[in-house]
Amino acid sequence: MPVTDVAIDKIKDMIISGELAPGDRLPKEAELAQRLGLSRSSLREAVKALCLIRVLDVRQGDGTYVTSLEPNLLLDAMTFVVDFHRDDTVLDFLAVRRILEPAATALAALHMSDDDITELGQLLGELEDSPTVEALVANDLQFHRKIADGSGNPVLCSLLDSLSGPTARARIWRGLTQEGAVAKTREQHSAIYDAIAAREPELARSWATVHVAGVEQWLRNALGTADDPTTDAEPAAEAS
Amino acid sequence: MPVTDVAIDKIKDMIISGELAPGDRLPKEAELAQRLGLSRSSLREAVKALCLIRVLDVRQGDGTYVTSLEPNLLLDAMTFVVDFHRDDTVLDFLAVRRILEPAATALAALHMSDDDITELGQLLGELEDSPTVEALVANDLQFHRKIADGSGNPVLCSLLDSLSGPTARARIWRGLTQEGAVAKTREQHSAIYDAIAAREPELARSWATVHVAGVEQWLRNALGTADDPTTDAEPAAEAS
DNA sequence: GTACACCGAAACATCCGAGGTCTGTTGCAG
DNA sequence: CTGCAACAGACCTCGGATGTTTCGGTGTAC
Repeated sequence: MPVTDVAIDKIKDMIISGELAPGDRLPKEAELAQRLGLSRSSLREAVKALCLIRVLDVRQGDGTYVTSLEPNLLLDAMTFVVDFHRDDTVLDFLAVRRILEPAATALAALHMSDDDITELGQLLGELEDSPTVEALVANDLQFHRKIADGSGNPVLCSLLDSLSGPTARARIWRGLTQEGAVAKTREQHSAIYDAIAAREPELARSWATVHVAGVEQWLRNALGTADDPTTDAEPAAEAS
Repeated sequence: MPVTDVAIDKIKDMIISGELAPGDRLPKEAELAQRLGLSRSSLREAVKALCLIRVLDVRQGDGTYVTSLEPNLLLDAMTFVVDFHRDDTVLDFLAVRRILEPAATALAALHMSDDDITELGQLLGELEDSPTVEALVANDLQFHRKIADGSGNPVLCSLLDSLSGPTARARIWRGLTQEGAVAKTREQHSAIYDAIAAREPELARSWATVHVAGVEQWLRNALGTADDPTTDAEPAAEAS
Protein backbone atom coordinates (compact mmCIF):
# COMPACT_ATOMS: atom_id res chain seq x y z
CA MET A 1 0.00 0.00 0.00
CA PRO A 2 1.31 3.43 -0.86
CA VAL A 3 2.71 5.47 1.98
CA THR A 4 0.11 8.17 1.47
CA ASP A 5 -2.75 5.74 1.87
CA VAL A 6 -1.23 4.48 5.07
CA ALA A 7 -1.06 8.05 6.29
CA ILE A 8 -4.73 8.56 5.45
CA ASP A 9 -5.63 5.50 7.49
CA LYS A 10 -3.40 6.59 10.36
CA ILE A 11 -5.03 9.99 10.55
CA LYS A 12 -8.45 8.40 10.22
CA ASP A 13 -7.65 6.08 13.10
CA MET A 14 -6.38 8.96 15.21
CA ILE A 15 -9.77 10.60 14.79
CA ILE A 16 -11.90 7.51 15.27
CA SER A 17 -9.94 6.43 18.32
CA GLY A 18 -10.64 9.79 19.89
CA GLU A 19 -7.01 10.87 19.98
CA LEU A 20 -8.08 13.74 17.75
CA ALA A 21 -11.47 15.17 18.63
CA PRO A 22 -13.58 17.37 16.33
CA GLY A 23 -12.15 20.87 16.37
CA ASP A 24 -8.70 19.75 17.48
CA ARG A 25 -5.64 21.03 15.72
CA LEU A 26 -3.25 18.55 14.18
CA PRO A 27 0.45 18.70 14.92
CA LYS A 28 2.29 20.86 12.44
CA GLU A 29 3.15 19.33 9.10
CA ALA A 30 6.79 18.60 9.81
CA GLU A 31 6.06 17.11 13.21
CA LEU A 32 3.20 14.90 12.04
CA ALA A 33 5.22 13.79 9.01
CA GLN A 34 8.04 12.64 11.24
CA ARG A 35 5.66 10.92 13.60
CA LEU A 36 3.95 9.00 10.79
CA GLY A 37 7.31 8.27 9.23
CA LEU A 38 6.99 9.97 5.86
CA SER A 39 7.88 13.15 4.07
CA ARG A 40 5.91 16.36 4.20
CA SER A 41 4.97 16.04 0.54
CA SER A 42 3.34 12.68 1.03
CA LEU A 43 1.63 13.86 4.18
CA ARG A 44 0.24 16.83 2.31
CA GLU A 45 -1.31 14.49 -0.25
CA ALA A 46 -3.05 12.63 2.55
CA VAL A 47 -4.25 15.83 4.19
CA LYS A 48 -5.53 17.17 0.88
CA ALA A 49 -7.54 14.02 0.29
CA LEU A 50 -9.10 14.16 3.75
CA CYS A 51 -9.80 17.81 3.10
CA LEU A 52 -11.82 17.02 0.00
CA ILE A 53 -14.20 14.85 1.96
CA ARG A 54 -14.44 17.51 4.66
CA VAL A 55 -12.75 15.58 7.41
CA LEU A 56 -9.92 18.05 7.82
CA ASP A 57 -9.87 21.80 7.42
CA VAL A 58 -6.58 23.53 6.72
CA ARG A 59 -6.25 27.23 7.39
CA GLN A 60 -3.21 28.84 5.91
CA GLY A 61 -1.13 30.64 8.45
CA ASP A 62 -2.94 28.90 11.28
CA GLY A 63 -2.92 25.14 11.18
CA THR A 64 -4.86 22.04 10.22
CA TYR A 65 -7.99 21.20 12.16
CA VAL A 66 -10.43 18.33 12.43
CA THR A 67 -13.86 19.49 11.29
CA SER A 68 -16.98 19.10 13.37
CA LEU A 69 -17.53 15.79 11.56
CA GLU A 70 -21.23 16.48 11.49
CA PRO A 71 -23.15 14.29 9.06
CA ASN A 72 -24.21 17.19 6.90
CA LEU A 73 -20.62 18.29 6.43
CA LEU A 74 -19.38 14.85 5.49
CA LEU A 75 -22.29 13.95 3.27
CA ASP A 76 -21.79 17.29 1.56
CA ALA A 77 -18.82 15.70 -0.08
CA MET A 78 -21.24 13.36 -1.79
CA THR A 79 -22.49 16.28 -3.85
CA PHE A 80 -19.08 16.31 -5.45
CA VAL A 81 -19.37 12.64 -6.27
CA VAL A 82 -22.87 13.00 -7.61
CA ASP A 83 -21.75 15.75 -9.97
CA PHE A 84 -20.08 13.15 -12.12
CA HIS A 85 -23.34 11.49 -12.98
CA ARG A 86 -25.44 13.00 -15.71
CA ASP A 87 -28.40 12.04 -17.80
CA ASP A 88 -28.19 8.29 -17.71
CA THR A 89 -28.08 7.79 -13.95
CA VAL A 90 -30.08 10.83 -12.89
CA LEU A 91 -33.18 8.70 -12.98
CA ASP A 92 -31.68 6.34 -10.44
CA PHE A 93 -30.88 9.21 -8.10
CA LEU A 94 -34.37 10.57 -8.58
CA ALA A 95 -35.83 7.17 -7.78
CA VAL A 96 -34.00 7.17 -4.47
CA ARG A 97 -35.23 10.64 -3.80
CA ARG A 98 -38.75 9.43 -4.46
CA ILE A 99 -38.26 6.97 -1.64
CA LEU A 100 -36.68 9.35 0.84
CA GLU A 101 -38.62 12.55 0.23
CA PRO A 102 -42.07 11.19 1.14
CA ALA A 103 -40.66 9.59 4.27
CA ALA A 104 -38.96 12.83 5.26
CA THR A 105 -42.14 14.79 4.61
CA ALA A 106 -44.12 12.43 6.80
CA LEU A 107 -41.57 12.77 9.57
CA ALA A 108 -41.68 16.53 9.20
CA ALA A 109 -45.44 16.49 9.67
CA LEU A 110 -44.82 14.80 13.01
CA HIS A 111 -41.73 16.55 14.27
CA MET A 112 -41.60 20.09 12.86
CA SER A 113 -42.07 22.89 15.36
CA ASP A 114 -44.93 25.34 14.87
CA ASP A 115 -42.42 28.11 14.24
CA ASP A 116 -40.72 26.13 11.50
CA ILE A 117 -44.07 25.41 9.89
CA THR A 118 -44.82 29.12 9.91
CA GLU A 119 -41.52 29.81 8.18
CA LEU A 120 -42.32 27.10 5.66
CA GLY A 121 -45.56 28.86 4.84
CA GLN A 122 -43.78 32.19 4.47
CA LEU A 123 -41.44 30.56 1.98
CA LEU A 124 -44.40 29.74 -0.23
CA GLY A 125 -45.70 33.29 -0.01
CA GLU A 126 -42.37 34.85 -0.90
CA LEU A 127 -42.58 33.65 -4.46
CA GLU A 128 -44.02 36.24 -6.79
CA ASP A 129 -46.75 35.43 -9.27
CA SER A 130 -44.58 35.09 -12.34
CA PRO A 131 -41.24 34.00 -10.98
CA THR A 132 -38.15 33.50 -13.03
CA VAL A 133 -37.04 29.92 -13.47
CA GLU A 134 -34.06 30.55 -11.22
CA ALA A 135 -36.23 31.99 -8.45
CA LEU A 136 -38.63 29.09 -8.72
CA VAL A 137 -35.90 26.48 -8.47
CA ALA A 138 -34.23 28.31 -5.59
CA ASN A 139 -37.52 28.51 -3.75
CA ASP A 140 -38.19 24.86 -4.47
CA LEU A 141 -34.81 23.86 -3.08
CA GLN A 142 -35.36 25.89 0.09
CA PHE A 143 -38.82 24.46 0.54
CA HIS A 144 -37.68 20.87 0.36
CA ARG A 145 -34.60 21.57 2.41
CA LYS A 146 -36.67 22.98 5.23
CA ILE A 147 -38.91 19.94 5.20
CA ALA A 148 -35.93 17.60 5.19
CA ASP A 149 -34.49 19.55 8.09
CA GLY A 150 -37.82 19.24 9.84
CA SER A 151 -37.62 15.46 9.73
CA GLY A 152 -35.28 15.73 12.68
CA ASN A 153 -32.76 13.37 11.08
CA PRO A 154 -29.60 15.19 9.97
CA VAL A 155 -28.42 12.23 7.93
CA LEU A 156 -31.66 12.11 6.01
CA CYS A 157 -31.54 15.85 5.51
CA SER A 158 -28.00 15.82 4.12
CA LEU A 159 -28.73 12.88 1.89
CA LEU A 160 -31.70 14.64 0.34
CA ASP A 161 -29.60 17.75 -0.08
CA SER A 162 -27.03 15.79 -2.02
CA LEU A 163 -29.64 14.18 -4.19
CA SER A 164 -31.16 17.57 -4.96
CA GLY A 165 -27.99 18.70 -6.66
CA PRO A 166 -28.26 16.67 -9.85
CA THR A 167 -32.02 16.71 -9.91
CA ALA A 168 -32.02 20.47 -9.62
CA ARG A 169 -30.77 20.63 -13.16
CA ALA A 170 -33.62 18.38 -14.15
CA ARG A 171 -36.02 20.80 -12.48
CA ILE A 172 -34.56 23.64 -14.48
CA TRP A 173 -35.14 21.76 -17.69
CA ARG A 174 -38.65 21.13 -16.55
CA GLY A 175 -39.29 24.81 -15.93
CA LEU A 176 -38.07 25.60 -19.39
CA THR A 177 -39.86 22.83 -21.18
CA GLN A 178 -43.16 22.10 -19.60
CA GLU A 179 -45.80 24.83 -19.65
CA GLY A 180 -47.99 23.98 -16.66
CA ALA A 181 -45.07 22.90 -14.48
CA VAL A 182 -44.81 26.16 -12.53
CA ALA A 183 -48.44 26.23 -11.51
CA LYS A 184 -48.47 22.53 -10.73
CA THR A 185 -45.36 22.81 -8.58
CA ARG A 186 -46.84 25.65 -6.52
CA GLU A 187 -50.07 23.78 -6.14
CA GLN A 188 -48.31 20.67 -4.89
CA HIS A 189 -46.09 22.66 -2.56
CA SER A 190 -49.15 24.24 -1.03
CA ALA A 191 -50.75 20.86 -0.58
CA ILE A 192 -47.64 19.50 1.13
CA TYR A 193 -47.51 22.53 3.39
CA ASP A 194 -51.18 22.18 4.29
CA ALA A 195 -50.70 18.52 5.17
CA ILE A 196 -47.72 19.28 7.38
CA ALA A 197 -49.51 22.18 9.06
CA ALA A 198 -52.47 19.89 9.71
CA ARG A 199 -50.08 17.31 11.20
CA GLU A 200 -51.23 14.70 8.71
CA PRO A 201 -48.15 12.58 8.03
CA GLU A 202 -49.83 10.16 5.63
CA LEU A 203 -51.36 12.94 3.59
CA ALA A 204 -48.04 14.76 3.52
CA ARG A 205 -46.30 11.58 2.40
CA SER A 206 -48.76 11.08 -0.43
CA TRP A 207 -48.44 14.61 -1.72
CA ALA A 208 -44.67 14.37 -1.60
CA THR A 209 -44.83 11.11 -3.53
CA VAL A 210 -47.03 12.72 -6.16
CA HIS A 211 -44.71 15.69 -6.35
CA VAL A 212 -41.48 13.78 -6.89
CA ALA A 213 -43.12 11.20 -9.10
CA GLY A 214 -44.26 14.01 -11.37
CA VAL A 215 -40.70 15.16 -11.89
CA GLU A 216 -39.55 11.59 -12.36
CA GLN A 217 -42.25 10.84 -14.90
CA TRP A 218 -41.48 13.94 -16.87
CA LEU A 219 -37.77 13.29 -16.85
CA ARG A 220 -38.27 9.69 -17.90
CA ASN A 221 -40.24 10.81 -20.92
CA ALA A 222 -37.79 13.58 -21.72
CA LEU A 223 -34.84 11.22 -21.66
CA GLY A 224 -36.77 8.53 -23.51
CA THR A 225 -37.48 10.82 -26.42
CA ALA A 226 -34.07 12.45 -26.35
CA ASP A 227 -31.33 11.55 -28.75
CA ASP A 228 -29.42 9.68 -26.08
CA PRO A 229 -28.93 6.10 -27.27
CA THR A 230 -27.30 4.93 -24.03
CA THR A 231 -30.61 4.47 -22.22
CA ASP A 232 -32.52 2.71 -24.94
CA ALA A 233 -32.91 -0.49 -22.96
CA GLU A 234 -34.73 0.96 -19.96
CA PRO A 235 -37.54 2.91 -21.62
CA ALA A 236 -38.45 -0.23 -23.55
CA ALA A 237 -39.06 -2.06 -20.29
CA GLU A 238 -41.20 0.79 -19.00
CA ALA A 239 -43.23 1.15 -22.15
CA SER A 240 -45.78 -1.53 -21.35
CA MET B 1 -8.53 29.41 -3.79
CA PRO B 2 -5.49 27.16 -3.44
CA VAL B 3 -3.88 25.99 -6.65
CA THR B 4 -4.62 22.37 -5.79
CA ASP B 5 -8.34 23.00 -5.49
CA VAL B 6 -8.31 24.69 -8.85
CA ALA B 7 -6.60 21.64 -10.27
CA ILE B 8 -9.26 19.38 -8.77
CA ASP B 9 -11.96 21.45 -10.43
CA LYS B 10 -10.12 21.48 -13.73
CA ILE B 11 -9.77 17.71 -13.79
CA LYS B 12 -13.38 17.37 -12.70
CA ASP B 13 -14.45 19.62 -15.56
CA MET B 14 -12.34 17.66 -18.02
CA ILE B 15 -14.25 14.55 -17.03
CA ILE B 16 -17.70 16.10 -16.93
CA SER B 17 -17.19 17.85 -20.26
CA GLY B 18 -16.37 14.51 -21.81
CA GLU B 19 -12.80 15.40 -22.65
CA LEU B 20 -11.81 12.52 -20.40
CA ALA B 21 -14.08 9.51 -20.67
CA PRO B 22 -14.26 6.69 -18.12
CA GLY B 23 -11.28 4.41 -18.62
CA ASP B 24 -9.19 7.05 -20.35
CA ARG B 25 -5.63 7.63 -19.30
CA LEU B 26 -4.60 11.07 -18.15
CA PRO B 27 -1.56 12.79 -19.62
CA LYS B 28 1.57 12.04 -17.64
CA GLU B 29 2.17 13.99 -14.47
CA ALA B 30 4.70 16.43 -15.86
CA GLU B 31 2.64 17.14 -18.95
CA LEU B 32 -0.65 17.64 -17.13
CA ALA B 33 1.05 19.78 -14.53
CA GLN B 34 2.39 22.08 -17.20
CA ARG B 35 -0.96 22.21 -18.95
CA LEU B 36 -2.81 23.13 -15.76
CA GLY B 37 -0.07 25.57 -14.85
CA LEU B 38 1.18 24.14 -11.57
CA SER B 39 3.91 21.98 -10.16
CA ARG B 40 3.87 18.22 -10.07
CA SER B 41 3.67 18.22 -6.27
CA SER B 42 0.48 20.23 -6.26
CA LEU B 43 -0.98 18.15 -9.06
CA ARG B 44 -0.23 15.01 -7.12
CA GLU B 45 -2.24 16.35 -4.19
CA ALA B 46 -5.20 16.90 -6.47
CA VAL B 47 -4.87 13.47 -8.03
CA LYS B 48 -4.62 11.85 -4.61
CA ALA B 49 -7.79 13.56 -3.46
CA LEU B 50 -9.71 12.45 -6.54
CA CYS B 51 -8.30 9.00 -5.95
CA LEU B 52 -9.79 8.82 -2.48
CA ILE B 53 -13.28 9.35 -3.83
CA ARG B 54 -12.64 6.78 -6.55
CA VAL B 55 -12.76 9.18 -9.49
CA LEU B 56 -9.21 8.47 -10.56
CA ASP B 57 -7.16 5.31 -10.35
CA VAL B 58 -3.37 5.55 -10.43
CA ARG B 59 -1.31 2.51 -11.28
CA GLN B 60 2.33 2.80 -10.56
CA GLY B 61 4.49 2.15 -13.53
CA ASP B 62 1.57 2.52 -15.88
CA GLY B 63 -0.38 5.75 -15.62
CA THR B 64 -3.39 7.48 -14.12
CA TYR B 65 -6.81 6.49 -15.36
CA VAL B 66 -10.38 7.69 -14.99
CA THR B 67 -12.42 5.02 -13.25
CA SER B 68 -15.66 3.65 -14.64
CA LEU B 69 -17.46 6.33 -12.59
CA GLU B 70 -20.19 3.84 -11.85
CA PRO B 71 -22.45 4.86 -8.98
CA ASN B 72 -21.44 1.92 -6.83
CA LEU B 73 -17.79 2.86 -7.10
CA LEU B 74 -18.31 6.50 -6.24
CA LEU B 75 -20.77 5.89 -3.46
CA ASP B 76 -18.32 3.37 -2.07
CA ALA B 77 -16.28 6.33 -1.00
CA MET B 78 -19.15 7.23 1.28
CA THR B 79 -18.32 4.21 3.38
CA PHE B 80 -15.13 6.01 4.29
CA VAL B 81 -17.08 9.07 5.31
CA VAL B 82 -19.59 7.08 7.28
CA ASP B 83 -16.81 5.41 9.24
CA PHE B 84 -16.30 8.60 11.16
CA HIS B 85 -19.70 8.39 12.74
CA ARG B 86 -20.15 6.21 15.76
CA ASP B 87 -22.67 5.61 18.47
CA ASP B 88 -24.52 8.88 18.56
CA THR B 89 -25.38 9.17 14.90
CA VAL B 90 -25.69 5.49 14.09
CA LEU B 91 -29.36 5.73 14.92
CA ASP B 92 -29.81 8.39 12.28
CA PHE B 93 -28.14 6.21 9.68
CA LEU B 94 -30.24 3.26 10.75
CA ALA B 95 -33.37 5.38 10.45
CA VAL B 96 -32.50 6.14 6.85
CA ARG B 97 -31.85 2.48 6.22
CA ARG B 98 -35.27 1.73 7.65
CA ILE B 99 -36.70 3.92 4.92
CA LEU B 100 -34.63 2.57 2.05
CA GLU B 101 -34.45 -1.13 2.85
CA PRO B 102 -38.20 -1.83 2.71
CA ALA B 103 -38.48 0.10 -0.54
CA ALA B 104 -35.57 -1.82 -2.02
CA THR B 105 -37.05 -5.12 -0.87
CA ALA B 106 -40.37 -4.29 -2.49
CA LEU B 107 -38.60 -3.39 -5.72
CA ALA B 108 -36.64 -6.61 -5.54
CA ALA B 109 -39.87 -8.58 -5.28
CA LEU B 110 -40.89 -7.02 -8.57
CA HIS B 111 -37.66 -6.96 -10.51
CA MET B 112 -35.44 -9.82 -9.36
CA SER B 113 -34.86 -12.59 -11.87
CA ASP B 114 -35.82 -16.13 -10.98
CA ASP B 115 -32.19 -17.14 -10.99
CA ASP B 116 -31.28 -14.42 -8.53
CA ILE B 117 -34.12 -15.47 -6.26
CA THR B 118 -32.80 -19.02 -6.35
CA GLU B 119 -29.37 -17.78 -5.35
CA LEU B 120 -30.94 -15.75 -2.56
CA GLY B 121 -32.56 -18.89 -1.23
CA GLN B 122 -29.27 -20.77 -1.39
CA LEU B 123 -27.70 -18.03 0.67
CA LEU B 124 -30.13 -18.74 3.48
CA GLY B 125 -29.40 -22.46 3.30
CA GLU B 126 -25.64 -21.99 3.45
CA LEU B 127 -25.75 -20.88 7.05
CA GLU B 128 -25.15 -23.71 9.47
CA ASP B 129 -27.33 -24.32 12.48
CA SER B 130 -25.10 -22.72 15.09
CA PRO B 131 -23.19 -20.11 13.16
CA THR B 132 -20.50 -17.94 14.59
CA VAL B 133 -21.38 -14.30 15.02
CA GLU B 134 -19.01 -13.40 12.19
CA ALA B 135 -20.58 -15.91 9.82
CA LEU B 136 -24.04 -14.69 10.70
CA VAL B 137 -23.20 -11.07 10.08
CA ALA B 138 -21.41 -11.91 6.82
CA ASN B 139 -24.39 -13.91 5.64
CA ASP B 140 -26.72 -11.12 6.70
CA LEU B 141 -24.72 -8.58 4.71
CA GLN B 142 -24.72 -10.77 1.61
CA PHE B 143 -28.43 -11.39 1.93
CA HIS B 144 -29.33 -7.72 2.08
CA ARG B 145 -26.82 -6.84 -0.60
CA LYS B 146 -28.35 -9.28 -3.01
CA ILE B 147 -31.79 -7.86 -2.36
CA ALA B 148 -30.54 -4.30 -2.82
CA ASP B 149 -28.90 -5.37 -6.05
CA GLY B 150 -32.17 -6.95 -7.09
CA SER B 151 -33.95 -3.63 -6.81
CA GLY B 152 -32.45 -2.78 -10.17
CA ASN B 153 -31.29 0.62 -8.98
CA PRO B 154 -27.50 0.76 -8.61
CA VAL B 155 -27.66 4.02 -6.69
CA LEU B 156 -30.05 2.54 -4.16
CA CYS B 157 -27.89 -0.55 -3.89
CA SER B 158 -24.70 1.38 -3.24
CA LEU B 159 -26.39 3.64 -0.75
CA LEU B 160 -27.65 0.70 1.27
CA ASP B 161 -24.20 -0.84 1.10
CA SER B 162 -22.70 2.28 2.58
CA LEU B 163 -25.28 2.42 5.32
CA SER B 164 -24.63 -1.20 6.21
CA GLY B 165 -21.07 -0.41 7.17
CA PRO B 166 -21.71 1.35 10.46
CA THR B 167 -24.81 -0.64 11.27
CA ALA B 168 -22.90 -3.87 10.80
CA ARG B 169 -21.12 -3.15 14.04
CA ALA B 170 -24.47 -2.67 15.67
CA ARG B 171 -25.51 -6.06 14.38
CA ILE B 172 -22.44 -7.61 15.91
CA TRP B 173 -23.28 -6.12 19.27
CA ARG B 174 -26.75 -7.48 18.87
CA GLY B 175 -25.49 -10.97 18.18
CA LEU B 176 -23.40 -10.81 21.30
CA THR B 177 -26.00 -9.28 23.56
CA GLN B 178 -29.42 -10.51 22.67
CA GLU B 179 -30.16 -14.20 23.08
CA GLY B 180 -32.95 -14.81 20.59
CA ALA B 181 -31.51 -12.49 17.97
CA VAL B 182 -29.96 -15.20 15.82
CA ALA B 183 -33.15 -17.24 15.52
CA LYS B 184 -35.24 -14.17 14.97
CA THR B 185 -32.95 -12.88 12.24
CA ARG B 186 -33.08 -16.18 10.34
CA GLU B 187 -36.82 -16.32 10.71
CA GLN B 188 -37.24 -12.82 9.31
CA HIS B 189 -34.79 -13.47 6.49
CA SER B 190 -36.82 -16.51 5.49
CA ALA B 191 -40.00 -14.50 5.56
CA ILE B 192 -38.45 -11.81 3.35
CA TYR B 193 -37.20 -14.45 0.94
CA ASP B 194 -40.61 -16.12 0.79
CA ALA B 195 -42.31 -12.81 0.06
CA ILE B 196 -39.86 -12.02 -2.74
CA ALA B 197 -40.15 -15.52 -4.20
CA ALA B 198 -43.93 -15.16 -4.13
CA ARG B 199 -43.60 -11.80 -5.91
CA GLU B 200 -45.43 -10.04 -3.10
CA PRO B 201 -43.86 -6.59 -2.92
CA GLU B 202 -46.04 -5.26 -0.10
CA LEU B 203 -45.46 -8.30 2.03
CA ALA B 204 -41.74 -8.12 1.35
CA ARG B 205 -41.75 -4.45 2.28
CA SER B 206 -43.49 -5.14 5.54
CA TRP B 207 -41.12 -7.90 6.58
CA ALA B 208 -38.14 -5.73 5.73
CA THR B 209 -39.60 -2.94 7.83
CA VAL B 210 -40.10 -5.30 10.73
CA HIS B 211 -36.57 -6.61 10.31
CA VAL B 212 -34.79 -3.25 10.31
CA ALA B 213 -37.06 -1.79 12.93
CA GLY B 214 -36.10 -4.65 15.23
CA VAL B 215 -32.45 -3.75 14.99
CA GLU B 216 -33.26 -0.09 15.42
CA GLN B 217 -35.42 -0.69 18.47
CA TRP B 218 -32.79 -2.83 20.10
CA LEU B 219 -30.04 -0.33 19.39
CA ARG B 220 -32.15 2.53 20.70
CA ASN B 221 -32.63 0.74 23.98
CA ALA B 222 -29.00 -0.28 24.17
CA LEU B 223 -27.83 3.28 23.65
CA GLY B 224 -30.51 4.69 25.89
CA THR B 225 -29.34 2.63 28.84
CA ALA B 226 -25.70 3.15 28.04
CA ASP B 227 -23.58 5.82 29.70
CA ASP B 228 -23.84 8.08 26.70
CA PRO B 229 -25.45 11.35 27.74
CA THR B 230 -25.40 12.87 24.28
CA THR B 231 -28.60 11.20 23.14
CA ASP B 232 -30.71 11.79 26.21
CA ALA B 233 -33.13 14.13 24.46
CA GLU B 234 -34.33 11.76 21.79
CA PRO B 235 -35.30 8.69 23.79
CA ALA B 236 -37.44 10.92 25.96
CA ALA B 237 -39.47 11.90 22.93
CA GLU B 238 -39.92 8.27 21.97
CA ALA B 239 -40.85 7.11 25.44
CA SER B 240 -44.47 8.13 25.32
C1' DG C 1 7.33 -21.08 -35.27
C1' DT C 2 6.64 -20.69 -30.45
C1' DA C 3 7.59 -19.76 -25.68
C1' DC C 4 10.29 -17.98 -22.14
C1' DA C 5 13.71 -14.82 -20.02
C1' DC C 6 16.05 -10.57 -20.06
C1' DC C 7 16.37 -5.62 -20.62
C1' DG C 8 15.28 -0.86 -21.22
C1' DA C 9 11.86 2.86 -21.44
C1' DA C 10 8.01 5.10 -19.32
C1' DA C 11 5.37 6.48 -15.49
C1' DC C 12 4.30 6.90 -10.82
C1' DA C 13 6.18 7.06 -5.58
C1' DT C 14 8.79 9.33 -2.42
C1' DC C 15 11.70 12.54 -0.59
C1' DC C 16 14.12 16.98 0.13
C1' DG C 17 15.03 21.90 0.70
C1' DA C 18 14.10 26.69 -0.49
C1' DG C 19 11.27 30.74 -1.04
C1' DG C 20 6.55 32.79 -0.75
C1' DT C 21 2.12 34.04 1.57
C1' DC C 22 -1.21 34.30 5.10
C1' DT C 23 -2.71 34.54 10.06
C1' DG C 24 -2.55 35.38 14.89
C1' DT C 25 0.05 37.49 18.42
C1' DT C 26 2.89 40.58 20.71
C1' DG C 27 4.70 44.95 21.93
C1' DC C 28 4.87 49.82 21.50
C1' DA C 29 3.03 54.39 20.74
C1' DG C 30 -0.78 57.46 21.33
C1' DC D 1 -7.41 51.42 26.88
C1' DT D 2 -7.01 51.40 21.94
C1' DG D 3 -4.85 51.03 17.40
C1' DC D 4 -1.03 49.98 14.47
C1' DA D 5 3.18 47.66 13.11
C1' DA D 6 6.55 44.10 13.32
C1' DC D 7 7.39 39.20 14.26
C1' DA D 8 6.95 34.31 14.37
C1' DG D 9 4.54 30.21 13.13
C1' DA D 10 2.20 27.49 9.79
C1' DC D 11 0.76 26.28 5.43
C1' DC D 12 1.56 26.95 -0.01
C1' DT D 13 4.14 26.15 -4.03
C1' DC D 14 7.82 24.82 -6.56
C1' DG D 15 11.46 21.96 -9.01
C1' DG D 16 14.69 18.32 -8.99
C1' DA D 17 16.71 13.74 -7.66
C1' DT D 18 16.17 8.92 -6.75
C1' DG D 19 13.58 4.52 -6.10
C1' DT D 20 9.89 1.18 -7.71
C1' DT D 21 6.67 -0.88 -10.78
C1' DT D 22 4.74 -2.04 -15.19
C1' DC D 23 4.79 -2.68 -20.06
C1' DG D 24 6.63 -3.92 -24.35
C1' DG D 25 10.40 -5.30 -27.30
C1' DT D 26 14.23 -8.33 -28.19
C1' DG D 27 16.92 -12.35 -28.24
C1' DT D 28 17.59 -17.09 -27.32
C1' DA D 29 16.28 -21.90 -26.50
C1' DC D 30 13.22 -25.50 -27.78
